[in-house]
Amino acid sequence: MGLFLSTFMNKVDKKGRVSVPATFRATLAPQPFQGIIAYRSFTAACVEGCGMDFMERLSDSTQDFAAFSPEQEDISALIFADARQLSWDPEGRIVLPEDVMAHAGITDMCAFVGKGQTFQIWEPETYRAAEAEIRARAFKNRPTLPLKKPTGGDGK
Amino acid sequence: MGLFLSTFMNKVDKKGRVSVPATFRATLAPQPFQGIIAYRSFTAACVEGCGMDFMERLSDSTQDFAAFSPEQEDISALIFADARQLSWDPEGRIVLPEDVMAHAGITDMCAFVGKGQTFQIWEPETYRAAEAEIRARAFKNRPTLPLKKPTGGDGK
DNA sequence: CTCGATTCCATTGACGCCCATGTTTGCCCA
DNA sequence: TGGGCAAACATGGGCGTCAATGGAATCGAG
Repeated sequence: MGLFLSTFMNKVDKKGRVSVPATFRATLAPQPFQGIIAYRSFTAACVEGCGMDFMERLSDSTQDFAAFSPEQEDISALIFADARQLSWDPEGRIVLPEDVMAHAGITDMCAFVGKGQTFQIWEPETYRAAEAEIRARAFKNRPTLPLKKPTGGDGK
Repeated sequence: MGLFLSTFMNKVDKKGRVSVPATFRATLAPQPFQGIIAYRSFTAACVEGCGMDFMERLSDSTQDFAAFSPEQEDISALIFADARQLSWDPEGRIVLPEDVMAHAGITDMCAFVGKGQTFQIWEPETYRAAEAEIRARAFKNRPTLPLKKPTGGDGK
């Protein structure tokens, strides 16, 4: 499955349009909905982005009572309520809604930050600060990453 | 599965291009993405390199809520955000981004250092120093490697 | 008819592709 | 066993294509 990797800085024009990075579009290409799903993060000053498949997985998970606590149900409900479907134009640009830009403090530039299965959209300077903080903390604690074994069906 | 072994010194031309060692390319050949994933190490002045399969393993592992602590989530998020997909050209060369070269202090030469499942890219002189230090420490401590039994049904 | 939103077209600049060259390695044959 | 030939790899440079961006044109709703 395709992943969202790396960070891209793109310009927001005066119409509110911004190009979705070509590699992000490529990972979303197999999906029926040609665009992104965006909702305001409740933990950070940024916008969460993902594909429709992720929303469906979230929906499926909600059915799983054992795995989802009441708090998690609340959260997923908030996500569904706030999620917008932003389809891109023929050039691969989306239009960021007013309140979304306001929530992230985005004005004329924004950063698309890959998070693996999902991504985030930040105001560049805000992201720089947030990243520096995490990086400093990570450098101090030096956690190790427990990796799963490779999934059997490797190559083609 | 293929491993990254040995160390190779290659030249970086004025366009920032450098040949990925042929044996490394051979190791990655079975994968769909024809290139490497590179991200800046947070513990050393070097660049970490791996294949897309390694990123997918990381992504899979992240889904495992029980196994991942918040610190580990931070780390993996940083890796995803910093990871660059560097596909190689028909001659097997990649282009090293500016900030990546800066982080490792690379100018006109770089060393590809095999690490088994992954590899690293260093500025040659920096690596020489780091290696000498590790070698000295290993000589002093005389660590032993506990080996697993061969996994029975592996080979394709 | 006017305003807003979406699509179309043009520009620029980075990136990927092609070809050429030197050098090393491995192979074949005398 | 030595020489020479050929394939593979590392390297340089030029050119075409695509992505990002800006602005104009077109479509639709109020």
